[in-house]
Amino acid sequence: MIKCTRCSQVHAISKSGTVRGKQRYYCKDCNMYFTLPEEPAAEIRQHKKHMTTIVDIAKALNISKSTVSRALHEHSDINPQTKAAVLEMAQQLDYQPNLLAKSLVKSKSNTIGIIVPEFLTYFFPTIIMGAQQVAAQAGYNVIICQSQESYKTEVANANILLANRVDGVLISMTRETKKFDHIKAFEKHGIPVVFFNRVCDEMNTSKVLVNDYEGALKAVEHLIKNGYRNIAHIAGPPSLLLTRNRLGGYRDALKKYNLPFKEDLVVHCNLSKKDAVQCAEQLLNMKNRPDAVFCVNDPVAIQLMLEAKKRKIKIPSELGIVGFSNEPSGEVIEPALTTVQQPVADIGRSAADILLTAIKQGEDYVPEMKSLKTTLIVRESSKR
Amino acid sequence: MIKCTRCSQVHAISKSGTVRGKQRYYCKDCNMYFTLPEEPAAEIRQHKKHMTTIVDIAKALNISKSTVSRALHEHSDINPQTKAAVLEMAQQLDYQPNLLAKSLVKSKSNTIGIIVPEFLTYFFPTIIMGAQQVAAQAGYNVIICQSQESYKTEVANANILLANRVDGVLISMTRETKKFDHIKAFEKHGIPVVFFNRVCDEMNTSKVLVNDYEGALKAVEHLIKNGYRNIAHIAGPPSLLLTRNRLGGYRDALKKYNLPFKEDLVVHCNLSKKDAVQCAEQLLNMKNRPDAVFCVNDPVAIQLMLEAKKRKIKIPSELGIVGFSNEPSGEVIEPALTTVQQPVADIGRSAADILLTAIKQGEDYVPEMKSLKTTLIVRESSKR
DNA sequence: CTGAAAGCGCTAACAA
DNA sequence: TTGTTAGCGCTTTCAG
Repeated sequence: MIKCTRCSQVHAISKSGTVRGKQRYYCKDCNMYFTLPEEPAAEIRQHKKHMTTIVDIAKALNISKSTVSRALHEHSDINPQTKAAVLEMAQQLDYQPNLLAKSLVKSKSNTIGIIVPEFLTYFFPTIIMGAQQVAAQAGYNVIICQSQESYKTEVANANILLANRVDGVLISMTRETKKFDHIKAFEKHGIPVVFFNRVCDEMNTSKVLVNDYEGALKAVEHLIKNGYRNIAHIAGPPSLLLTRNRLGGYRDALKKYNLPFKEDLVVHCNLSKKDAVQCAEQLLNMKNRPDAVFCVNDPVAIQLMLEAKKRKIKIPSELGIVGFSNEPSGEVIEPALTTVQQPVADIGRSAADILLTAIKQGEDYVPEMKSLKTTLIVRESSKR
Repeated sequence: MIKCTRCSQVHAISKSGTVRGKQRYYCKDCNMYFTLPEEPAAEIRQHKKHMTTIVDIAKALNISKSTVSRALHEHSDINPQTKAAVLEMAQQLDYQPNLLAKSLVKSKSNTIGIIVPEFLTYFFPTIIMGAQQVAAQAGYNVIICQSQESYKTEVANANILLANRVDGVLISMTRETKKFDHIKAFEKHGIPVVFFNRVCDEMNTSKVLVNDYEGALKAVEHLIKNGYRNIAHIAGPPSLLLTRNRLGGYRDALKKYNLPFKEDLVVHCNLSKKDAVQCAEQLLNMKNRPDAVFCVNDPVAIQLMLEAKKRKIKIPSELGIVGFSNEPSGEVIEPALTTVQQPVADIGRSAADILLTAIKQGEDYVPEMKSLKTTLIVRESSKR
């Protein structure tokens, strides 16, 4: 029963060709050609959105959904014929398992969360990449959160991960994190946590870091061997373990060569660019200006170098500089930056490896601490 | 009633000290010491892991779970007293909503997926960061996938996102992607897709890119105005739209100033470091060596510069270089690299904005194309 | 204003 | 080997 779209009558309608594949009609009363409105399409649309479920497959094959479920996995108790039929029908109907449902029933999301302070230097993305590779290989997704170096955001991130029922968490803390309840919450619910890079002393969880102490020791030793004697250190924020370790390496290198440790040659930097410039200025303005600086990381070292260049201080002859972490910029700057290389992607891979083991082993897992080796890369900025 | 773990008798058991904090027993019959198996611990474990649900809250308050659900949201039909009580109890029991369950019932995961070719230059992480900020603000999580420039991986990524029922997808394709069924699959299920940077011509979806043509035009024009006349172009892979657009800008700039377009001054680079070096060599080895090169991006430009330095070619006097994308390294290299800046974070933000609108509007959404402006940053590498 | 009940898509005993 | 059933935690009609 076709109604005219204008007069709603049915008596004066006749077919009149097709337009864009659709039947066209003609109403003699209104003298109007029309095609049917799109309402049916709405259903098609819904249909369009519908993703096939195991029930769809079951119905199509006239079997139960459990059988379908079994066929879709490597379950032994399944007739190979049935299995083949299911697999084919799944293909035909373009079946995509609903991982949300699966996660719900299994209480396992196959997702791990990563919280990093930021995203812009090459450091954290590389770690994430490493972690992601390992995770993907094991069938895990990764949800990434940035705390933006804000404690509050970090707490929010943790809640999001919790609400998403991640199976495990990789985290590098903000420089201002001093309370850890939000992280302990994971443990409380049996969700393993692995710290990397910026770890938490007071928690008994797995940790992955590089041998900051040794790296710093080697770096400063290198400077000493190159004849520098008045060596300063731009350190990181005191709250971070890596700061203390690198500082320790610096101090012990001096001690090893019987050089005095001078308080005023150590300045702490919060790692922001602005603060890095300030620290650089502070050191370069000293009456007894240091003849070399070991920097907590490359971005800081680069700021220092730029600042020194501005003042026409010759590098490396008047000022030796060593950084930490081997960022790409350090390679192209002139003079090229001597730096302590960390196996960045390895940090991510190791952390993810440990986390996956922790997830697998559940309660039986014993936290471990992994310390990765650093390598001194000697370039121009420290040779004299 | 303690049973021996071997003979299951109870009559011959006596306590016998403790081991690792647990009571130890002795069975005279078996002459065996034992501690109780771990079963009770299993319960404790479950208890530990158990996350409180709305049912827990309902039971504690002796109301129905529907009421709890209503109280937890801004539902009008709810007694403020009840609501307060629920909220307090939720707090007390440390309730964390299970987003998996919610997603399942709402058929909405509040998650968007991002597929990027790689993760290492500062470019994609920055975009992701921008997108993530926008998404987070709207309550969306982000699942990130790397295709590693591999078509096969990209397809796998797409399936993962589909299986995770993401509400929308942001994608920048691999340089080898030529079929798009895996992306069309999203559309088929009503999941909006927004391309960015490396977009797909043949799909009618939203796209965010920068004005590559104009950026390239300005770059080459700048070189011409600085007196360079034999200007080459290291282009990207022909499959990418951005390659064609930047090439178009290059060509039209030449035309505008009546300079000849010479085929052999255009070399295509697949964007890998190795290939970049090769392209650089090819150009620098020409008998009629170009006096300037416009490069498809900064990493390529930097490889070219390093290669030129090796040969003691003076930059910018003997060779002008302009890059594209303003990577950090370009700022510190000497001479500093002239480049076309793209509003990278904006790309991510815009793409996410568009995607969220598309998600919100559903069927009514009309795909749009956004082209962001580029800025020429003039530094030392192109001034003569 | 509140409760009961159905159902999102899936897995996993338990029967048959 | 397969089907039946219950339930993961939540939202959402539909009745009170």
